[in-house]
Amino acid sequence: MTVRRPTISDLAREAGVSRSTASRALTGRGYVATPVRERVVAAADRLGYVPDAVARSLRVRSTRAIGVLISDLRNPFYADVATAVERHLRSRGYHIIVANSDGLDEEERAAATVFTASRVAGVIVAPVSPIARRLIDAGVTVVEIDRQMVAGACDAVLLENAAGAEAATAHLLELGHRRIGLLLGEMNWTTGPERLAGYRAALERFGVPFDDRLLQEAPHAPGGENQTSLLLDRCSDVTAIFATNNLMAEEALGEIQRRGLAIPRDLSLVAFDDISWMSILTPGVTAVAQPTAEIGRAAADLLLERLNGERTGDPVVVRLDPSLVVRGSTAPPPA
Amino acid sequence: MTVRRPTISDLAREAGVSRSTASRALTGRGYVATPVRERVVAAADRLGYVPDAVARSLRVRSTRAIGVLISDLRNPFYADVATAVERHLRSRGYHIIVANSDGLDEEERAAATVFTASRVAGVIVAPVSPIARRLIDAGVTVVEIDRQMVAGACDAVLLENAAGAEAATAHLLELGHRRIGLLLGEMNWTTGPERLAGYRAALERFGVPFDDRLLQEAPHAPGGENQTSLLLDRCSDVTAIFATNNLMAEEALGEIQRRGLAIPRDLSLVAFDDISWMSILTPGVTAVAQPTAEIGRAAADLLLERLNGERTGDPVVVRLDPSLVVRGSTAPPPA
DNA sequence: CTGTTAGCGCGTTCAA
DNA sequence: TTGAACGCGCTAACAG
Repeated sequence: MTVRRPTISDLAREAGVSRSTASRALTGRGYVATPVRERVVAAADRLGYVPDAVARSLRVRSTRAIGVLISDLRNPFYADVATAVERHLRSRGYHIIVANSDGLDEEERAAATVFTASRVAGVIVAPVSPIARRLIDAGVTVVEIDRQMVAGACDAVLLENAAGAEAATAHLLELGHRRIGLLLGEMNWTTGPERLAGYRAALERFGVPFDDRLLQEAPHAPGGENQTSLLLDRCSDVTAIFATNNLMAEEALGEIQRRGLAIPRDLSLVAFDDISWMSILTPGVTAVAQPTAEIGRAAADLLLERLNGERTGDPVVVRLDPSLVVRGSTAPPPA
Repeated sequence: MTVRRPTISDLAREAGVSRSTASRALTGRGYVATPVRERVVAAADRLGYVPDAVARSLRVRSTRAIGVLISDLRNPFYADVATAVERHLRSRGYHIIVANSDGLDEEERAAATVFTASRVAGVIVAPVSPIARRLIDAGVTVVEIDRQMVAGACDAVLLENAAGAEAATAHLLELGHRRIGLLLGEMNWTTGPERLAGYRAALERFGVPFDDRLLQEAPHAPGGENQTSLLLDRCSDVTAIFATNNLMAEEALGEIQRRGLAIPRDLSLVAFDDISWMSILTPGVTAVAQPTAEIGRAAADLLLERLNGERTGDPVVVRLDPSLVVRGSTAPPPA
């Protein structure tokens, strides 16, 4: 059951050298005669010796672990980003400790404590609170993704939310829509306003007045009513809906079906996040696609640059461009 | 930048006690006078002291980390399971190191090395190779989920695959289908045969002969052709398709649309895995729902029981029941 | 009940 | 080029 794993002492004995020589041979730091090195390496895989990362970390005072704190791992958008982060970090010799905050402040704090206790080298977080501040104060390098809660305090990878929302809205306006309902999500504390700004910018560009009755924000009371339903009840003249994330798009579709409305005949729909099911539906859902793999990669790169000291100084914000994928869910409004 | 984190020596000095007393006060092991304990605790959060998990692990010779090795984290089924695992383990004081194998043996081996080096307390794996064997040999406690590649060597949490497939097939047979195409996936090395067995069992129960031309297995050549297409080309009399995982269901839907076929009028469809989009589609997709949260919880429980020594001896296999969710994608075959 | 001592496994001085 | 000695931060024996 409890196997005693070989230590570097065992290895040294097996190779007939001292522990420090064995260490140098494997880490590649310091002088070691070539034949000696080969002898040590041979002994290592004969024994199946794997250096104890715990002891090594204690000695070196740093780990190869990166904390990844996600607000909703079940959401395909974040699952994609997290997967990209893992892949990229792994290729650079790091592993990730994943925590799901479920959008809760207290879970973020708990995760942050685990991260600092584990002495992670850095953290990548899709935050719902200014948790990065705590981490930074504890000496941890942080990169925020998707949302920015401590602007100016750490690097961040964000989407050009306004541009994406403007493109989506303009697309609807070009088709002739003038009454476009906007579904704003719950956790969109920074993305929400930006996407709203893009929506307004498009309206302005087309000379269409902004009507805040078309704006459906998340109900503050939890256990929430269906937002799409609230919107449609309030504004019966809506001809298109812009859902600012994939969860709201899902909800909107459900409500539209329940009401027996047809897309795009009765109502057009545009979504943020190009999730796989959006291309499966008939008609497909027109969507603002986020470059999830690039987001993950960029976040990992930003973090590693800091850790390696390749970049110091002021925080950097990388803004990635979304792209509008037009499908069948958008068409001219009913006459 | 580099903040020197307070150590237990700092804490001891601040509280005016020895290091070991401070340790006992925080860990709660061994005697400590109540007023002393309070003094230490007060000093701890005055200093923002967080015990160094690395040093602690080295001393205690065990960590609170669990390795979670998933074959495809982007697949909603696994994302759901992983999230459940994380939630459950976190509540018990563990954190998870996540690795995505992408279905590749070599990635599994790499992850296993990272896990053993990190001295994880245990591993939960959705395997594509007998990687559990290596881990067990290295003294790591392992639980296999979804698939079993080293049966008898470690605990496992599996689905009643045959029962699920039989229910789905029987549902189609009851509707009158007699020519039911079966799409078998790639990585279904253990789930595939079981699901096939369920399919055959249902046929037998209804007195319908088995025709292996209706069986479409994953093409061995990678870069593969569309399996649904191959099936439909080969058997033009197919009236229903049973896709044995959500990815194949997605592929099937795409092909069905490309061919201009209507569901369920021309073709019925049943899927394994009840992913969120299946209830969004019109018609909704009839699906065999897996209890993802229970799978994750059960795996975590099995692992923790072993780690805590609450259970020893022969490996246990937990078999969870799927449920058939009937939606609009299944109907009697065309006359 | 508390403090002193020892050592987990490793990498890194510093002499030889 | 190698080995001996030290200590990373912590907890478990053991005395007191």
